[in-house]
Amino acid sequence: MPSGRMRQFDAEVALDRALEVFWARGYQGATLPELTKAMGINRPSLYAAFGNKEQLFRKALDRYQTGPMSFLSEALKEPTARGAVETIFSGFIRMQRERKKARGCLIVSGALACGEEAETVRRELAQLRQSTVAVFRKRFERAVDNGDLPKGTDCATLARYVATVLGGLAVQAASGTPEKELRRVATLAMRAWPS
Amino acid sequence: MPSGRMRQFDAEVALDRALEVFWARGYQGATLPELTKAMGINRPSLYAAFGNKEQLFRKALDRYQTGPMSFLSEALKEPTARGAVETIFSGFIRMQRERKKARGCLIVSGALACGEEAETVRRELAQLRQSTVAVFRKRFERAVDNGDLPKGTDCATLARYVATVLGGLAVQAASGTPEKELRRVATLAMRAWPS
DNA sequence: AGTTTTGTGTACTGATTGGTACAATGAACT
DNA sequence: AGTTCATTGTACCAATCAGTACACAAAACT
Repeated sequence: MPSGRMRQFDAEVALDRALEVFWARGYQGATLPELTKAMGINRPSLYAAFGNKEQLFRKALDRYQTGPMSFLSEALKEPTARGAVETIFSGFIRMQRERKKARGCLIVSGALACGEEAETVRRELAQLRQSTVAVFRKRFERAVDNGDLPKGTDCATLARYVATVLGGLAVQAASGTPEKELRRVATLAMRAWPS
Repeated sequence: MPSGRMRQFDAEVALDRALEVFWARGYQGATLPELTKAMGINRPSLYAAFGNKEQLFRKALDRYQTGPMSFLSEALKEPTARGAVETIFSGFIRMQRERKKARGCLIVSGALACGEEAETVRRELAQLRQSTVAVFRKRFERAVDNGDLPKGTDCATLARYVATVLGGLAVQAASGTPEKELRRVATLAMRAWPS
């Protein structure tokens, strides 16, 4: 349909490469030379296809959520709240396995503390983390209604706790903690689960 | 004793200001103009007194550990391991109260993901986080010897779990989660404690 | 074949980065 | 008073940052 020269690269593959760079370097730490080199394209192609650095980051973030992090929304469909959380923890830990450099979580380490230039990205990621807590809470409230969780369960705090452990696992993974230890921590963390 | 013009500023006060900037911005996100403005000095004074940006960060990190984070080594002196961990959690949460912009933990958000230039700092902080886990583990092993913790307690995993919750609390605090919710999470996290 | 339209590659822009040269300042010493 | 010497402020440095102008290349149209 469109006339003119066609794109010489696969935009989705290039986006995956960009995601890998942002994941390892964070938003601010990822430079355009490193991005374009990893993506196998040059700068004008990047700007033509993705807008600018911030828009590229947002697209990589979307791809992160629908790709590597897709286990999360899947896990929430588990029949029990406890099973959902166990699947979330194990899914996150399993996600670390195949990665070599980009360990941790993009939503946590993408822009936790950064310069003024990246403030909007930082706020966006913080809000995303908060909205994840809200998603957990709703799932747990549904579980209370179903009798899956005890009546009187503090769903807000439980959701916040799960998000806290998840964030802590992200920090641990970024610190080089081996997968086996992460699994043990996740198991121990489940001991706080309401009975 | 030394002749020549004396320093026109208090180096400790200036270091506290620098710490505040690194805390809020991270190592890479803190720029020299922002640092010098906050410290109330100009660039050559900074370099004369502290070396360079990386050395300034290390000195700020030392001050962070002996200042705002001093509650940690104090808490480890608590008679029981459980009391120590409870004091660590509440101490960390209380530390967030007085801060407005620099929320979270410098050791977590100082350089979680960053550019090549900050790689040495990132590795240093990662190692510091790991050594904190080792400190916890030793404290718990001592508690097992004392009969304070049950025999057969997996001290390594328990230590890793405490560090994970602490890191998660740092992420939550950096995301703007209010103090009251952090306290509830810490209380819930203690339900995983071995009985 | 020739025109149009889009992507590509090189080379550039202004702004900002961390780091310094150098002259002026001022306190302690003889 | 005059000498000494570390600190101070201004102005600068090379390198790097994100972003772009422009000529060239190639695919779809008449």
